[in-house]
Amino acid sequence: MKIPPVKGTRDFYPPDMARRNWIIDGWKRVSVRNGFEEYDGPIFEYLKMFQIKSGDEIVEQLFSLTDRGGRELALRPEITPTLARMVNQQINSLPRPIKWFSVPRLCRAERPQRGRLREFFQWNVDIIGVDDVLADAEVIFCALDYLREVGLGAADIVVKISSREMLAALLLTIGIAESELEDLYAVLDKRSRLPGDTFEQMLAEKVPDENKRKKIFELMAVESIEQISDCLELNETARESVDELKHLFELLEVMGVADFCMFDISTVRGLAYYTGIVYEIYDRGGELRAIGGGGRYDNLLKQFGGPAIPATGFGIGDSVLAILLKEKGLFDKQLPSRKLDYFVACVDKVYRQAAVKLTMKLRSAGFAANFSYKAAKLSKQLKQASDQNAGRCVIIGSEIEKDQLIVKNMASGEQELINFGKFLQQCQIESK
RNA sequence: GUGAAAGUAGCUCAGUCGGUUAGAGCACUGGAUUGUGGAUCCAGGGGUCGCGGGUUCGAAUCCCGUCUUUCACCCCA
Repeated sequence: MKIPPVKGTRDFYPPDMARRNWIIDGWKRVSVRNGFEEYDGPIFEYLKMFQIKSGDEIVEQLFSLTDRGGRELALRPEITPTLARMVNQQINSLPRPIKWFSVPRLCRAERPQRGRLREFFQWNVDIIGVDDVLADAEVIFCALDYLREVGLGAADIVVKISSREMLAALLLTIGIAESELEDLYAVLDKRSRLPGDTFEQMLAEKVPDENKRKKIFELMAVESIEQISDCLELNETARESVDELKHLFELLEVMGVADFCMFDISTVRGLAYYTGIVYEIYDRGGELRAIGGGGRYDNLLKQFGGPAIPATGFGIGDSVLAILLKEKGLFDKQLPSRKLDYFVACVDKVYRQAAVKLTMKLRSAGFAANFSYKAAKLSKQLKQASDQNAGRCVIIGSEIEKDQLIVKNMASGEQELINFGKFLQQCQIESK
């Protein structure tokens, strides 16, 4: 009986695994050089933990289970709550600022589509304990540092940046009630994805007052931060958050990533917990869903029972990123292909034990080495050596009686007859 | 969760007004080459045509259901 893989999951055959590792290793390397430390938590948590922040409708979108002790658990759909929990637990002993990253495996019970799976990896980078917008700039830089390193330029991707705090202040100025903000965000967030008249219709349902609606339209048509003050009179909160955004763009300029970034007032993010700067990373072609996104969430730790500590961070998933890298032709050519240092072949079965013995010696010295399981023809064994991407092939034949063997460079095809003891000596030296 | 399209070998696909034993290329295995790989040529293995049911003398082909994938919604933590 054949059992298929579960809907929305992926099998990672060795070539897929090489790609996955290449992506994840890059995430980790860039995190570390940007001064972040790695953490991780359990793959399941109390269901309750995910409800605190997002409400009951979220329960339908996560995989939940009841354990034998009757505990209501859920497979983690994100790691930010775990981060908040972990930080709160040791909040008094952690030196600040806290700069942490993680590459969790996450599960969401969504309907799978291109770039959206039920199980995936997500790179999360967060700074906790810094309210300066410099921290927001730094995490955005970190994301771009990676994307730029794998070959995605400002012509390929864009970071659309806005501020929720600013948008809230502006909408309140227009006369929208505070209680209506969340609903309205959801509509505004869709603006760029919907045809104009559909958007107008949806907006009309939320904002029946025509004057207010007109103001919102004007506001959403704004293309630069400067234009905002032409459109509306700014109160103090609005002015502060406008200044903060301007400052953010100055910092991104200083960091050398300004050409990747643009102001986009309709970027809101779906999550309720964002409090200030928010951003999403897209492919410039606009073909794919968001590669990642993030923002400031200054109230979250408090909601999880800790003190009020500011925080900011982003997440980038592996599936959309992989699609984009593949489309841009940036994927396979960057994968490391060489796998084996040595393949040990023998020309006759009488030398097989010698081949096995030498292979083990090479392995113990730290080399990746294989031998043939069959006393096949030498041509077959050399083919195996090529198939396994061996750098060199050691050939054991009748020369071994004179304490000699052949070492063949698989790339150049050159080979030399070498004294066995000398070869071993060379390997010991190389392995240091 | 709603609506739509697709599913034939490991991969990319051909084959359908219903008609013998379902094909190709690539990949894989073996041989040509008894001590030298990547090329070439030859041969071989591999399919209950996604799965289940129905119509029919006869189904990969038509009908229904189901699963999976993809697209549009929903959602996007």
